[in-house]
Amino acid sequence: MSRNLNSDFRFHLLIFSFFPVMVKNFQIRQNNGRYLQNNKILRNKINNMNMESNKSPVTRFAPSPTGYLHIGGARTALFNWLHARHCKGKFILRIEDTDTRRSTKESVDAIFEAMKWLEMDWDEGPYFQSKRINIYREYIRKLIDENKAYYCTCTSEQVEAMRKKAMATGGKPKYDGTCREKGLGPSKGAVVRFRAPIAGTTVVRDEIRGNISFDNSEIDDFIIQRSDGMPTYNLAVVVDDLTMGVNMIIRGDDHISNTPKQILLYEAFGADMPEFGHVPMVLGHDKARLSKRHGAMSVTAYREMGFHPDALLNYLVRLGWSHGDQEFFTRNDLIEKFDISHVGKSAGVFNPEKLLAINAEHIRATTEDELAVHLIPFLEERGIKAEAGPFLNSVIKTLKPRSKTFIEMADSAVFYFIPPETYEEKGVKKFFKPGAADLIDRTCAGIENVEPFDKPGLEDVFTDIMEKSELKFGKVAQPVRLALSGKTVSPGIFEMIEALGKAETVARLKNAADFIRKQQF
RNA sequence: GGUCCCAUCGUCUAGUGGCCUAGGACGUCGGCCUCUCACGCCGAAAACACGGGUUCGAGUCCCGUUGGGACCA
Repeated sequence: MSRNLNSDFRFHLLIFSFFPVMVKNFQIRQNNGRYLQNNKILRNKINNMNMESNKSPVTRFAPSPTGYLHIGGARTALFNWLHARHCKGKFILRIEDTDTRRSTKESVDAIFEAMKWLEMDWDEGPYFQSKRINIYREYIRKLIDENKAYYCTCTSEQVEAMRKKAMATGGKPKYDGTCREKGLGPSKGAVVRFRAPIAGTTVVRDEIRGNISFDNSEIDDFIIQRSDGMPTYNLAVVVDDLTMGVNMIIRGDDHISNTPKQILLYEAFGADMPEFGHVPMVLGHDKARLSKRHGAMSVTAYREMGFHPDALLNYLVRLGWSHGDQEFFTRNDLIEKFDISHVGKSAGVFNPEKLLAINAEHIRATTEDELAVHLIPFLEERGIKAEAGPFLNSVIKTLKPRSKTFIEMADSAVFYFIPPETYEEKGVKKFFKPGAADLIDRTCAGIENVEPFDKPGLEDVFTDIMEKSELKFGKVAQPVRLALSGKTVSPGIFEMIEALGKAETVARLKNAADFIRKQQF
């Protein structure tokens, strides 16, 4: 997979700032001397200064390839991507495939495909954890050598027993440190545990939530290398992020409780601490965490349902982030305006109806040329080989305000390409009455003589017929609508006739008149 | 069970101590426009979870309660 999916969106440049690094010595005190740690404005200001003055952010999206890229994952990716693009930093893609039993190549491909469709391009990677095992070993080795980690031969049964015992006596269910001071060497079936501090607190500095502190007594000597020699999740992410220079970790808030362990590892490695931003989860309609049973969850399913990728992005970003009252954002708007300090803290319910509304809005705001690109595959599914060009554009123009998805648009477009062979039954009853044939004939004759073939000219034809027949517009228009589209619902008469063109309009009207005459007797 | 997180209309949200009689959007309901359906426009119902503090003043800050969620097993 090539590095950049779409160079259009890579107009960002690296900016080297020349601001002196005064932030570190920036004393913030209230008059009474208390630190203003909870003052959001100042905090953001300082963060912005940090961002501008010493480092451009490096973010990453690190999915596990155990299934399709789902909505929640896409949103996490989006926040990371936007943060990097907004700050002119770097966005890395990493595939966390150390769980070899559950990881599949199909899933990896599905992730790439979804990212590509959403046009979230990455600057580095994709990296695969499965190819980095030696790096993890090296880092684990380092910890052991420095006595910051140790081998442990306790079996999982023994550990389970410890937990039960601790719970029974009201203690914390954690590893009791049996092997902590044994100085064991490597052996078959041994795991490696991190020597966690016994006292003190570990504070997670979170860009979204402020400081979150954990009592170190809650953290046990967690495993960093399994008995099969594979690194655990916490070890692998930390090693990856620090070796890849990731300095801004944006991920779901389900990772908060793992974070203190990771911070301890950063400290043990003597590495620079990244910044964290834990974004709230996406919930289903029942307010439970989003899962398969909530319906279509994979990103590509939304492509198949006829959504515009920008609309999905727009919807997803608004689920948790805001920019005042603005609801509609183009891709460039998002890059320009995204600001992590306006990401909210509370989980949001995924609402398909609102997504639909946003999609309709994006369709209305998109040019015909671009809509054509999206629409063509859906027309093909309906057996229509449409080519981009003036005809398709004029078809799309009539359908734009009345389509919420490309599926709807394609369905409504079919009649433009395939003349009606039958007419909607209830319409026939209502509009194809005796006399309608003559009316259609007259309309047809009028249309044949329209020059130039445009809306004012067509209006004149209808006005003329209305006057001579003393019929209201609707009485003339409805039979014509049915004749041209085969349906009782369609775009406006004039726009439809213009899109169809004179010859096709005339042919369809003649067919309809024949049909009416035949069915009368 | 323990730890942690969260809390404004049904849903997404605005809200950075006074601009709040709480604003916008989706959805719902009513109306206008009108050649059908849409689009568009106008209007309505609809929320600060509860209880204490701090403050001249609290949706906003603090504490507690309740409710929801996540993680660890």
